[in-house]
Amino acid sequence: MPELPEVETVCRGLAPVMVGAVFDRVELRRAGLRFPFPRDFCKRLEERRIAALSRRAKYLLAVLDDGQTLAMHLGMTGRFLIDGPAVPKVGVGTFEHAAGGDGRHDHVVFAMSSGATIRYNDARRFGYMTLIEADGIAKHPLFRDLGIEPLGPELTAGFLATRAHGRKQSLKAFLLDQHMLAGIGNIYACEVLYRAQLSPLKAVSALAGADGTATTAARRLAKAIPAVLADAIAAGGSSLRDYRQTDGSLGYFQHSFAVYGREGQVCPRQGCGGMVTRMVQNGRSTFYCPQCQK
DNA sequence: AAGAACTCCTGTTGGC
DNA sequence: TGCCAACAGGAGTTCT
Repeated sequence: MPELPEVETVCRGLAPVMVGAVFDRVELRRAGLRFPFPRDFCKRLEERRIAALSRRAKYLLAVLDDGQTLAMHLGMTGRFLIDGPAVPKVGVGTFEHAAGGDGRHDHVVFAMSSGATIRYNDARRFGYMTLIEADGIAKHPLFRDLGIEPLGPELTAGFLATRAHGRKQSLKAFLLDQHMLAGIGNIYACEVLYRAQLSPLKAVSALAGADGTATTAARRLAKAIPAVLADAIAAGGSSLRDYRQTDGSLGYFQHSFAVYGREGQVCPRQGCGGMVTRMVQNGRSTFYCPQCQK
């Protein structure tokens, strides 16, 4: 489901038809998604030009020419479909006419001056969109308490050790806490722990020594997190079941998970010979190899 | 106050 | 073949 790498891929896919373009017309097909749309949502967007499109955690951020920011979250099943002529080829995938779907879950439609029509489709409606006034992001409730970017320079073994201090939760729960690191979801939490050869059940206290300094485990984790995410972005983002790239085509990473969704299969680590196991942690599936993840 | 449980939603899947 | 419960999980809210 869309986690940081998928959102990054969507961002790159939307940029060619959104950046520099004007919202000619915005249509809402329902009053809200997970949350109600802000008052005058369409009116505040129409005739505004998109100055920049970026990603923060799992959010897409479109900065408008009047300083407002359109923040979009894909939730579980959110996706953007691009219709229209002259959609350029960008990055991975071929951006073709996306006539897919019966339109039943198309909740928001952007008609752009670039000639593209962008539909936001979200069957489960866990996604949301909101408008934030100029310079309002830092203190906005959705962004105020977000953790650091896992691909940024702030992610170090020392950071992990510091944030682990005084906590009792498992490594899996720690990775999923958006107040620590922002952007990792259930799938990549599993993959990161596998790469780092750390058990999802291990307590976060293992990241810091008695003197509070980073341990070997913290260094392995700090290395595995950006490595796994960067690999996924390079592969064009993962796609499971209902997830599609912005062009409507499937992503490429869905078969390259080492442990996620591989219950009962042999651990892919050379010479391990263990079996991938599924368990439930905090109500979510965790896949790991008990043999090599300690 | 940390951390776990609950909740929203609907398409898909598996068991009988 | 059909029916239905279980499952998927991001993240805010509520509970312990």
